[in-house]
Formats: sequence, structure tokens, C-alpha cells
Amino acid sequence: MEGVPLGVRKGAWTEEEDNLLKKCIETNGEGKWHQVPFKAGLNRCRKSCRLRWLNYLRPNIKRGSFGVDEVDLIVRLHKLLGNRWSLIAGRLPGRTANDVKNYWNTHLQKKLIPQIEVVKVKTPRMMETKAIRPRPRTFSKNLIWLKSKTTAIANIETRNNLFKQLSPPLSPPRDDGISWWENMFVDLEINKEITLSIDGSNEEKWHEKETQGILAIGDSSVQGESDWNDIFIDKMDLWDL
DNA sequence: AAACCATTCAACCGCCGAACG
DNA sequence: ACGTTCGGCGGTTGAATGGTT
Repeated sequence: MEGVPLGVRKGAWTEEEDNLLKKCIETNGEGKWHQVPFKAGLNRCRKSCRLRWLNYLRPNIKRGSFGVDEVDLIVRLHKLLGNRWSLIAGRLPGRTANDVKNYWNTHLQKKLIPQIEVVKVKTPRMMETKAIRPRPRTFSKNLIWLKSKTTAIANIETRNNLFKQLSPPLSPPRDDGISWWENMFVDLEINKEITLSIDGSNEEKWHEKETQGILAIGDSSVQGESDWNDIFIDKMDLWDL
């Protein structure tokens, strides 16, 4: 267990504490959280300081209720990623992981879980939703496509050829911000088909590969103000090597 | 007006992986 | 190789607030 120094203040932050923390980070920048309480003259633990800054004091934090498009995005991303709140929040400018998590727990979970239950009763196994659970944060050095460039390129070429055979040309992306995601889900299904037809691997294997491939990239940009555009551009670049 | 209940959300806790000595 | 420290994450808690009886 990580030791929290005795006598450290807990609970709600006062305006004075907020000002001290803000000043400290404005002068010293983010990071080095273990030094922040000392530098700011705060009787708080590093985690408390970090959390207060990230969830409340940081500039450009959007407060207030979530918009329809934001909610839509949360639902879609949650379907894809599961409870990866920091990743989901990275797609919502000005929203924090804590905000998204709270919103999900208070507003969406109640609404969506009953629907999911109904769907489960009605539909067979093939319709089940599987959230991709990435092994987060870093690339694995053992990833095949990092180990062997030639193998990866060969696989991609095979995929591209099969892709042409299997699928009609995709309709051009619309700019409404939603269909973009719909297309992505479609792509995942197509990729799944292709992968299965290439090596005959089972569903679990596919999820494992897809998860490591896509989401290791996603997680690599989580720190700070992550930009998900980069993630998916990276992903596309990968397949277009 | 008061008591009770439900909801919201800021903050804490424990765990994990990376970095470093 | 191992132990320690740090940053970061998701799950959970509980105080504050709002609504209902």
C-alpha cells in the first residue's frame, strides 16, 4: 500500500488551496506531482493534488451537462472500449475521465443495461456485444508487427487483396461525426472476417490481435491532452504501410 | 417545516506498469 | 534481477443537493 503521510488533509478543497495549486502548476508546469504539495505549500498528498488539477482546475475544462453528440459518442466508445474512461474522455474535448465515468454511472448505465438485457434474451450468441479490452499504456515489444516488418507488410497486402475481394467499396465518410464511428464498427467487422479467413484463428484470437493492434496505439497517446485523431490516423497508417 | 429518499459528483483508495537505482 | 518510487487508472464512497411525502 502506498503510504499517505500522517496529518495530510483530506476532503473538499478550499478556494485558497485551489489558488495555491494553480499558482504552483502555472509556474512549475504539470508533472512531478510528488513535489507539488511541497512547492505549493499544500498539506495534501500528490494524488489529491493531481486529481484536483486534472478534474477541476485545469484550463478548458468543460462543465455542465453533456450534449447529445457527446452522449452518443460516449455510448459508442463505451461499446468499443468498455470502461476505459480516460480514453473515452480523450475524445471529448474539455471532459475529464471522472466526468465521463460519473455521467455513465448516473445517467447511461441505468438506461442502457436494461436494453442490453433485453437484447441478450432475444438474440443468439453471435449478436453479443464485446467491448475490446486492451492491454493498456504501452506497446508490447513482442507484437508481431513490431518484430518483423516484412511479415507485417506481407500480411497487410494479403489483407488488402482479400478486402477487395470480400467487400464492396465503402461509401465515402460523412461529416456528421457519427457515421464516422459507424464506419469504424463496420470496419472492425470486416477486418474480423478477413483475419479469420487468413489464418483461421478463432474469435478470441482475433480480439486479442485487434485489441493489441489498435488500442496499444490508442493508449500511447493518453497522457496529457490526448488526440484521438492521431490514434486513428496512426491505425490507418498502420494498415496502409 | 421537517423528515426521508434519491441523485449527483468530487474525492479517495487500491492497484498496475514504467522508470530508475 | 530485484526493490522502490511515481504517475496514472478504474472502482467506490460519502457529502451535498434536490425532490417528494
